[in-house]
Amino acid sequence: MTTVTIKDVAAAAGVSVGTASRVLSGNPATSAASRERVAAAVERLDFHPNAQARSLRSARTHTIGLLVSDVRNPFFADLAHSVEQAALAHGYVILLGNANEREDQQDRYLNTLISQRVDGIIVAPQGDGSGAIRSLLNRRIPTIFVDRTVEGINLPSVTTDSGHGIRQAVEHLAGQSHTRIGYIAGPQTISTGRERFTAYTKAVADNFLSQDPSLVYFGDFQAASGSSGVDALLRLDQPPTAILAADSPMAVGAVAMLHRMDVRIGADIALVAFDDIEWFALLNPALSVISHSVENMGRAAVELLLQVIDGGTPESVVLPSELIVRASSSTPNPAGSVSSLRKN
Amino acid sequence: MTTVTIKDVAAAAGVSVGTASRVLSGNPATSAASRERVAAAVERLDFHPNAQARSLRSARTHTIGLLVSDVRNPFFADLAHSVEQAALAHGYVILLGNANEREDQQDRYLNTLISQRVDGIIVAPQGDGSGAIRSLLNRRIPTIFVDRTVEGINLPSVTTDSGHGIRQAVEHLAGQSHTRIGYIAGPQTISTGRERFTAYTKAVADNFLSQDPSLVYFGDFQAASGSSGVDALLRLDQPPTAILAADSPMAVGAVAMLHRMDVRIGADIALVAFDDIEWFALLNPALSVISHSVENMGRAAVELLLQVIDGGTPESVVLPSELIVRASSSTPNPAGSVSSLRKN
DNA sequence: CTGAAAGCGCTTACAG
DNA sequence: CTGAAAGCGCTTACAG
Repeated sequence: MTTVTIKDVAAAAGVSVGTASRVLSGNPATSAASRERVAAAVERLDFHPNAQARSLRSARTHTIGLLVSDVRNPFFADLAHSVEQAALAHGYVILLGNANEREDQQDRYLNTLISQRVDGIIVAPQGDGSGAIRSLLNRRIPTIFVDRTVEGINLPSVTTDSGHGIRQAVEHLAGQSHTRIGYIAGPQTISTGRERFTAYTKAVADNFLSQDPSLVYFGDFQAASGSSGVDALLRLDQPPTAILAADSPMAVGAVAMLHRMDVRIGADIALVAFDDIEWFALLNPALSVISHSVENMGRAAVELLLQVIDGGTPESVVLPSELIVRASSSTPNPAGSVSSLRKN
Repeated sequence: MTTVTIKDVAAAAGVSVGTASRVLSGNPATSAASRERVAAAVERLDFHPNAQARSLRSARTHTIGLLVSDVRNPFFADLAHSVEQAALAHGYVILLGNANEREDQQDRYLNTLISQRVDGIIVAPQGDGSGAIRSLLNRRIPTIFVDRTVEGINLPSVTTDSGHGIRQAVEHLAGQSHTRIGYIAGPQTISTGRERFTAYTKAVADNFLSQDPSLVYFGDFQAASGSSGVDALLRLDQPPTAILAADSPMAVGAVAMLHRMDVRIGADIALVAFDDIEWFALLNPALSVISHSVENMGRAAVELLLQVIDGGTPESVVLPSELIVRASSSTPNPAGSVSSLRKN
């Protein structure tokens, strides 16, 4: 690697290192002549300032750490994209880490991000806050939670009011005369898992639907558990006539398993997914979803974090969720469909 | 932000900064006593070494830049994931940049990555190599291309032999008595766009199928152009009976438009997509695809880059592609289906 | 407006 | 095995 430093630039421009530095950082205390000569030297030498050295002095890296739970989950891929775009607009670069829904990988990345001296961190957290998240708090590193929160840790956050969408979904299904709504829940160690499950439980009770506990299958927010969930629910003596999946990967797993079992979505069983993934609308029948704006979530997260970095103490943001009804749940529950479901 | 430095650790441990540093970096020239006391101090003070300062001295950041073309394209999300996992296994962290299929954003990120002094860069390139990619070469920064290459720039690369899969797809469709195969091409400014188009052209000729140039629609690898492509192809006086899309986002757009036009995939028209995205198998009918292993691509990319970083000059890797036939293309072309396609 | 110099937090020969 | 010191590439008061 050939290395061009500010010293080379200064020499080529015939000015001191200090002057070169001032020109580079846009300090007004520079003459037009110096500005010109330094600019020319930068151009000619193809100089790229060393960000490490720069931030070592100025304590700002213009770098934001983003820790998502699972990059391959389209929701988080979209979130990464929107956070990145918002950050870019403010002159920040994103360092992306992927926890893979595992606390140990989260801790590893968090420690790396601390060592990289990012100016702040946006995290969709795993676990109970006993690990590296403690270090973030101890060091008072500007941090905000996105999508999820950790109980007992008081940081600004951008989350979705998922309860509203879940309630709408249950009411919608009740309106189609479904009385046994299966629920593929997220892990109860994660705030969104808990919140959505609580909303389901309450909505089912409020609508006088079956509260049979075997209608709930606890998954882990990943695709495979959506498949197992469908399998378990459809083996019940009284299987549900509708299923609600608490996130999109589990919905994908559910769809795959229903196909494998030859159960027709929208006819034999109704299906609703949390998270609005582009191609859910392209399935045949199209999938009803509980939608929330990942665009707004990313933008709000960056804005909140920048406020914290600037020493502010912003209020948390809660974004709405909304049911979008499509064909997968718009056929009323046909009488007798329950017993006609084949079990293999 | 509270800051703990190696000086604090040294003081707390009662050793010099040099000794503390040696313990931290695993230098064997340390006594068991020092190791213990330093470790205890690190623990007690929750010390995280400043990666900036460290790399300023040692010229290694243990950081790899990854520039993908479009994070929201599941192919690149999967690639990011596999590169990340492979890098993690070698003690490297990934700095992810997203070009959004735009050369100016690519240049911006590339300059940032250079300034961050990443140890190497893995890039799925945009453009003709006139921009920031030049700086990479000038500075001899270890760089490899992944998925795509740039003509005239001789860097190690990991690519897919997409020709093989395309040929298989065309032969497969020819075997179903399709004679007019529409092709939604990628941009001819991108190597994969060119390679796949060339393979289509040759396969069509070799199989004595229609070489009508209006059967080719030039898209931009993004979803919207897949929709326009379907629209344009189906408006032809003699529309194709099968369509091949050169990447997955365009295939998504194609599926969406076919739904909108009420053209039944697998019955009215056959459809095959390049890239094997998990949920393509979940569509109804399931989508035939040309599959290539993003897992292997990511791993090979990291391995190649590490060799370059270590001063080696590795051979480029070309991975295979393979047709996977599913329901979207397995009904033979029904006689007369051409004219029965409605045009709106 | 400019130059000389200190210092950010580390690592690493150099002596001992 | 250890300490003192130089230096990585910048920025930023401090004089002038």
